[in-house]
Amino acid sequence: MPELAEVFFNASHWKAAQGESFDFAWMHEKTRCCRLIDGRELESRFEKLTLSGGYTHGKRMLFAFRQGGFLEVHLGMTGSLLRADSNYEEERYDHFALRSPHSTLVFRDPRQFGKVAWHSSREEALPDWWSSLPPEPQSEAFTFERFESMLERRSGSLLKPLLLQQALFPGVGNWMADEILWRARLRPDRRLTSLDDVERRQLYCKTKWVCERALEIIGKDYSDPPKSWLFQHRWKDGGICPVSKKELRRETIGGRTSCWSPAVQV
DNA sequence: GAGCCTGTTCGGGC
DNA sequence: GGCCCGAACAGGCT
Repeated sequence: MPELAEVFFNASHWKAAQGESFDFAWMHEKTRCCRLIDGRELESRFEKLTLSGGYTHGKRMLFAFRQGGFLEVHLGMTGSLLRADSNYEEERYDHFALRSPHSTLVFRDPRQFGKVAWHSSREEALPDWWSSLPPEPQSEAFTFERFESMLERRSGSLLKPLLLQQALFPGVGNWMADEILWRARLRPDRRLTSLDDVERRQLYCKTKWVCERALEIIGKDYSDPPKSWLFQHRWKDGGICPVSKKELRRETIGGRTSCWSPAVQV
C-alpha cells in the first residue's frame, strides 16, 4: 500500500545498501515500468556505480550514485523494493534489479503501474526539479499560510479528491485522505468553499498530524497504526467507527472508494 | 467467474 | 483554462 509512509519504508530497503558499488543492472525485457531506460545503455552505465543516498518526497523516490546520475522510482499501486543477497534470482513480477558483490536491489510490481527512470547528471547535488517539489505536509515549510494560498483557487473542489492531488499534498493517498477527513470531522464530499475558518484549520492540522504519525509508525518498521485509527476499520463493508461505535459508510467519491463515519463527519 | 482495488494519466464534456 | 468523470493500465484477492 504505497502512500507516504509505505514509500518511505520501501526506500529504506534500498538505502541500506548505501556505499555499495553496483556492477550489474537488469531489467525485464517486456516490462512496462522502465520505459525511460534503454536496457543496453543501462548495462554499460552500471559497470560501477556507488549508491550514495536515497531520498523520498511524497510517493516519489530518488536514489543517487557517486559517479553521477539518479534513479527515480514510483511504486504505483502494487510496487515494492527489496534488498536480497547477491546471488538472488529474479522472480515473477520483478522488473528491475541492481547487483553489487553484497546485495541485489529489486523493484517488483505485479500490476506494473510503477515506474523506474534514469536521470543522467554530472552533478552530485540533487536535481533542481527534485529540490523544487512542493513541500510535504509533514515538513516545516508546509505552513497554514501556504496551505491557505494553495487552496485559494480551488474553492469548488470536493475535499476527498482535493487531498489526493499530489501537487498539493504530496504523499497523501486514499487511506490517508480518509483518515485525515475523519479526524477533521469533515465529510469527504464537502466542498472546500463550504468550510469555515475553524474547519479549514482542522483540515490543515489533521493533514500534518496524519502524515507525521504515519511516518513514525509505518515508516519505521511497517507497524500497523493502533485500533483507534480509521485505518484499522476502513477496508471492508460493515466496519465500525472507533469513536461513535456506529457503522462506517463506504462509497465512491471523486472516483475513489471512500470510507467515512456519518455520525462523526459533517 | 465477477467484482473490487492503497495510483496516475489521458481524453471528453461542461 | 479549470474541473469532473470515466477509462485504461494488469494481476491478486475475495
